[in-house]
Formats: sequence, C-alpha cells, structure tokens
Amino acid sequence: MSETRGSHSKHEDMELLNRGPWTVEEDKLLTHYIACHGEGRWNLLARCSGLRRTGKSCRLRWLNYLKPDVRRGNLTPEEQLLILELHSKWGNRWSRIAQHLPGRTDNEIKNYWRTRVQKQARQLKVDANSSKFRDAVRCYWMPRLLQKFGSSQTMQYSLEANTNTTTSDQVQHRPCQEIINPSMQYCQLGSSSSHEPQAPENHSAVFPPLPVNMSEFPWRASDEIHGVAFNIFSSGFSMNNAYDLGTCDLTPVSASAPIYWDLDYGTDNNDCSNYNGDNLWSMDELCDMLKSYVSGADIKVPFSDHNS
DNA sequence: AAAACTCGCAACCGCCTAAAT
DNA sequence: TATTTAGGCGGTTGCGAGTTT
Repeated sequence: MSETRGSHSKHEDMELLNRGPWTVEEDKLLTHYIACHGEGRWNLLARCSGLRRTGKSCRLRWLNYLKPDVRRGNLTPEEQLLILELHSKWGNRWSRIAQHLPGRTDNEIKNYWRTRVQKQARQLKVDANSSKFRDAVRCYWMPRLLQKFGSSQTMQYSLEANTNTTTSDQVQHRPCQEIINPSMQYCQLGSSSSHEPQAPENHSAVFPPLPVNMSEFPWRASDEIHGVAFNIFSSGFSMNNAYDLGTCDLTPVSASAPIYWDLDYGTDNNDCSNYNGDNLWSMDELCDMLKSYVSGADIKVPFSDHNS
C-alpha cells in the first residue's frame, strides 16, 4: 500500500484503533448501527459506524456478546452433556457444536472445554483426547450429568412423555430432548456377566448407576472394555470411541426458536443467571472419585440402589 | 489485611477459504 | 487465472474477580 502525504499509513490506522474491552458507548454504537443496517459487511460497518475497531472485532463483539439471543450464565447439565457428546464426535469443531446449543457461542463452548474439561484431564494426568479420558467422561461424567438431569425437581421431563410419544411439535421445539434419549443404558464395566441391557424397573433406574466393580476402569482402552459402552444418544449400545449419535436429529437449531429447556431457570429464556448451578455436575466430584479409585479407597456411589 | 495464586471469560491473532475483482 | 478482500474458525492471551495463604 502506498502512503501519500496527509493520509494515514496502515500502521497509523492501526494505532488509531481501539483495542481491549468494549465500552458501553461502543456497544451502543454497534447495536444501533446493526439495528439500522443489519449484520454483515463488518469492515464497512467498522468504517461507517464511527467505531474505531476492526471489522473482525465488531463481528466478534456482536456475535459473542451483544446479539439479543445470546444466552448467558452457567451451562445447564443438558448443555454440558451435549458438548461432551458432540465433542467426542467432532472434536474441536466449536462452531459446529455451537450450532446445536441455541444461544451459546463457539467461544463460550471452547472456554468451557478448556477451563473445565481439560482441567479434569490434567488433574487425572491423562490426555483430554485419550481413550482413557473419553471413557471416564462416557462412563462417569455423562451418567452423572444425566442423573442431575433426571433428578431435577423443576424439570418437566418424564420418562413417559419421552418414550416414543414425542409429538412433532415437541420435536420442533425441544430438540435436545430428542437428542438426549432417556432410554439410555447402563454403563457396565466388568461387573456384569451379561452384556444385555437391563430394563429399568422404575424411573430412577433409568439413570445409570456407577459401576460397582471398577477393576477394569478406566485404565483400559475403550475398545478393550468387555462391558458395554455407555451411549446416551442411542437406544442401543456402542463399542466405538465416539459416542454414536445414531439416528438423532442433529439439525442445527436456531437461537431465535423457543428455548427447548423446560428447566425453571427464570423467566427470561436467554438468561440463565438465575440458575444456581445446583444441578451442574461437579467435576471435582468426578476427579475425587477417580482419584479414590486409583488409591484403592472405597467409593461411595450415590443415586444407585445397585451397590448396597 | 495484603500478597499470591487460580479461574473464567472476553478479546485478539493468525490461518484458511470463498467470493469479488 | 491471479490477486485481493472479507468472513469465519480455532488457538491463545491477558485481565479482572474471586479464593487461598
């Protein structure tokens, strides 16, 4: 680029740009401009709006923060489940994963993975991408999330209502309940002589108990486990490392569509700040449990009547 | 009370791809 | 067809708040 007298060089232009956290005034300016002109053409927006920001910066601020349907607050257990599941299938395809969590941004999901999930892997001294860790996620973390999911008192979610009786309307508005199939099976690792699924006798039995005998878990590659791999998303069993999404409807969902969760977080669908996190799965619990196992200590297994 | 440490998250960076010229 | 530009994505950084020592 040539520089002419009286014009700014690229370097000078860069120096004129604002960087760092956005101010309230900048937010207002950006929101107002988009309200008048719509999204897109970010470089043009950056030039014409009066914002001294790059187009990229404007785009990021809008998509990750200012856009009205961005949801804020803690990730729900269901959302955590979806992230774990979809990440196991697609890896670090954050934007693709985010398409299935309406109102959640790829940045948020990425942060969740790095700060929560990878932290657990580090504490367990395993690679987050290893089969060991995937097994831990699949056989401990996900079932426990499902237990949280299922034991939520405020959740209008019943086994009956979701066993092959979902209406087309429900499918349309509650895609996650289509994805998270309550008829998932137990994780049975080394503790059962049978690999057949056990039919749940009551509601609580639907949610998988933790295995009593973990002598082979988790320190075996998943493809060596002679039990049955836990698979929350299909009614059958999977022996694959990836959690087979099977025939689930993975049509990306729109954040502008009605929020599909029935949890009573608050009146504002996009605001999860009222969600107190009680139902969140504590990863520290998981870590402690696995550490206890490694050290040979008895492990208390909550939620399960199969361990008495 | 204050320093040190940890954590969560917003924002930036660099690369890649597709569209425009 | 080659080059430029814009947009999108994943990785990384830095800062503020909270917690621990």
